[in-house]
Amino acid sequence: MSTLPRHDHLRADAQRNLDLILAAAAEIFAEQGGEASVAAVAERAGVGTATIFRRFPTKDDLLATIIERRFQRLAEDTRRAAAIAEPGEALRQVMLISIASYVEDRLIAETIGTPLFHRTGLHELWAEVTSYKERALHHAQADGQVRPDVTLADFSLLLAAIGFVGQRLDTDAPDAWRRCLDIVLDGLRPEVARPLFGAPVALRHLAALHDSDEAHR
Amino acid sequence: MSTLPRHDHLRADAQRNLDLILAAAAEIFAEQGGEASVAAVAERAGVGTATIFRRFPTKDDLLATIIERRFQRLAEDTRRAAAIAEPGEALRQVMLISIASYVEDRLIAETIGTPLFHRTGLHELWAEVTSYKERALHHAQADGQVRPDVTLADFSLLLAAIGFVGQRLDTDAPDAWRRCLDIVLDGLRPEVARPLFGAPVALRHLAALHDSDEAHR
Amino acid sequence: MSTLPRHDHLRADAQRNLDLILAAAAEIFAEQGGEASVAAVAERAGVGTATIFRRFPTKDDLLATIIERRFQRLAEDTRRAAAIAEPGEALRQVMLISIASYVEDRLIAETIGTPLFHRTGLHELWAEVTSYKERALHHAQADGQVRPDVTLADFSLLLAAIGFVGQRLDTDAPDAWRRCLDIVLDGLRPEVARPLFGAPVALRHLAALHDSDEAHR
Amino acid sequence: MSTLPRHDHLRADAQRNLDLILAAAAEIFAEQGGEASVAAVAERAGVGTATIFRRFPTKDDLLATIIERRFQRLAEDTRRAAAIAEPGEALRQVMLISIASYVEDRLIAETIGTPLFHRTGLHELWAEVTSYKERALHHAQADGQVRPDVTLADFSLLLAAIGFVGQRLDTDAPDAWRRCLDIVLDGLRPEVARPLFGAPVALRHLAALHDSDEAHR
DNA sequence: GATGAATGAGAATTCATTCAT
DNA sequence: GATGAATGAATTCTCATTCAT
Repeated sequence: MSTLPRHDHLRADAQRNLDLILAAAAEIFAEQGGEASVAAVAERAGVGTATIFRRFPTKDDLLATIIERRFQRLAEDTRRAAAIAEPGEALRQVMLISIASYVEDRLIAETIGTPLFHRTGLHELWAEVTSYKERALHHAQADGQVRPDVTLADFSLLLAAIGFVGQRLDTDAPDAWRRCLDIVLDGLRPEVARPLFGAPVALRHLAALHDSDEAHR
Repeated sequence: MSTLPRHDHLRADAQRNLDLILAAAAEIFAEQGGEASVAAVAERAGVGTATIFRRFPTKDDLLATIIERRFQRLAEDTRRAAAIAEPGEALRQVMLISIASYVEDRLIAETIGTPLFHRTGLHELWAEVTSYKERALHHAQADGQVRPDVTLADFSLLLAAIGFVGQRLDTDAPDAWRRCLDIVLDGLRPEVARPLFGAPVALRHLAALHDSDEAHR
Repeated sequence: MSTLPRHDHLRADAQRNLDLILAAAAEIFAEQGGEASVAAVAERAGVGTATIFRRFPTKDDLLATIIERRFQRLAEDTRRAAAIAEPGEALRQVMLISIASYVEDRLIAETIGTPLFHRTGLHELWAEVTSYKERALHHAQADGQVRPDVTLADFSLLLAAIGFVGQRLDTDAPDAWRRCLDIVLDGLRPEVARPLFGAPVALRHLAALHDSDEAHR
Repeated sequence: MSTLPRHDHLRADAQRNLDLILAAAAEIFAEQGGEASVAAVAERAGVGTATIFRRFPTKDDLLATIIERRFQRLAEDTRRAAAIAEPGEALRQVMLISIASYVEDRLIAETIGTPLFHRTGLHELWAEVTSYKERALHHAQADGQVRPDVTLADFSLLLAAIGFVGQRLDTDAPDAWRRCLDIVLDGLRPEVARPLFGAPVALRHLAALHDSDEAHR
């Protein structure tokens, strides 16, 4: 499942360089998105570009690795949130974590659904994340805190929606999205439910949700 | 107000080519966003790149023209929707039109707030659009159909949010966002209103909403 | 000798256009030099570029024609000055006219000696101009007003030298070159003559004097 | 003061390439002036254009570096010449060096006074050169070898004038300008001085002397 | 005959990727 | 193993020249 290079005995300095690269890449891509240049990553890591390409034959390989690590953290965080006993609180935490992942990291929003996303094992991690969301949603619905006609797809879409605008406003109005979230939360309550448009959307379509902003080379 | 080149009597073939260019550019930029190459536009239009640069001295000029035309249509559509007598219906139509503009055109979401946006007359057209949104929102609030604590900024953010995910899903699940809209509409109803997070956001921050994904030209 | 297109019966409007083109080209090239674009000439003339290329198959042909006409005027002016009876005054006038031709027209200084210069009949006109200079110089020498060791080549070089700096300073210090001229005039007087460096230079080398500033396409 | 990239330990091959680039650029720009293409420099250096852009982010950076090195040499040479004890000989040497700098390098004549000139430290170096010229001129005047009505501006102009024609004739009649210089030197002698035209020119106008032939970058 | 339009070649620059030390 | 260096492909833009109306 992992694309991380695992030369089992990486020399100590090599391992240190790899760590530097991963840290730098995570920062740069989170800040600037996937169009950031490899040179920028190299500079922040304090290594040469060739060192990066030794570990990651392709820029996309580097991107995939970064994303994968991010997803692992996201999966773990989401799992923990979904395990909260009180269904409403679990739901709320899951939502906050999901939205925050978009807000804090441009790469996440850009990558899911791209060729990159499908070429690596990312969608399996994504499926895992989704399963935790599902659990939280269903518990809340079973508990009567969320209207039953809302599907997992609807739920995920709403999170992405709020995450996207949150990301765009992160520097100028960092908390603006929280008011949107509150409105959406009110809209999820069963007391007000009016019938929803059309038929439920298949979850598999949601991969496209995160198509990169540009054609992927 | 228009940046469109208006050599009042453009030769028939030239006018045809200009139309081809505008159509191709609108399509390409709508699909791929503003980073699409001029060459891509030229190819789809069936002309050489130099032909485009004859009409539009700069790529930004082309982008500005495309955007401006799109905004004019948007402003007109929104005006008409906001003029509908029944406040709830007016609001619904305004929302649909606004979201659709994001869904159908990547360039719109990318451009607002960028230097391009400020260099041309775009922000005036945008202010016009915003004023129609405001009218629709306030009428609906005065009529008791929308909770009073929702501001124009909240409202605009929600539209952008739904628009963003709608755009991403446009090819794979074209109507998926409509269910999100319904949920949000329910969240806007006064009878469910729970207090919103923090203080209202100033509208001017929303410019950043649409900041381009790359370093601003 | 002339490269001017001589369709013997040019329609009245065509002749008018040709005149407009010649006038505009003379202005533009005098101001901006030979790198000025054909489009710039067309615009100032109020005609289309194709109209220019109908008369002048090549930009170089246009340049040659402009230069030729300028040289004709220069030849006539120099002839008249050289005909002045008093040798010192004749010399002075010839010098002023020669220098002024450089100062007022960037094209002149740029063109002589280039492939362009040799491809057309320009060097014959130039020879004519030179012959008038020669007459003025020799008269002044015969009259004892100019040292006898100064050759026609030396004399021409000095004029070009002062002309070049005059041109560069034309806008910022329009008369600065006149002080240089006075110093040179003093240097030409016989009473101060000390022996000159090396052997006299062959006149034919002076064509190179005016090599264009850029490689000629 | 230097714009030369000084990665203190440039790898041997890189240093060799950098030297090749600098040498090629100095040659090409000296021969063809600043409009020469980077590709032409790259070809002569035997490297790709991108290699040049790695060291010099901008063509102007390359130009500035080349010019600066040339100016440093010029300043040193002029300083040395101005330090010669015998005032007449010092003056003569200063003049020869100044003129030779124009003759050998088109870039020098083109650059002074342009934005490039002001953006880099060039004008300070130029001011230094000018101060040496001034010293040589004033010594010669104090010693009675040069007429007192000649200003530093006049002097500089004469050098530029001879330098310009010398440059044009460099290949065809390499020493022709020396005879001009001798005539000018005679014109500078006090014994023959007749009053000069108009008022002295301010030195600052002379910047324009060297304005590039094309629209300033 | 005249014109605006179209184009192809070239220029500066950037960047992922490969190579030599 | 690591690195800085080299490069080729792509991008925006310009301009002399040819073409279609």
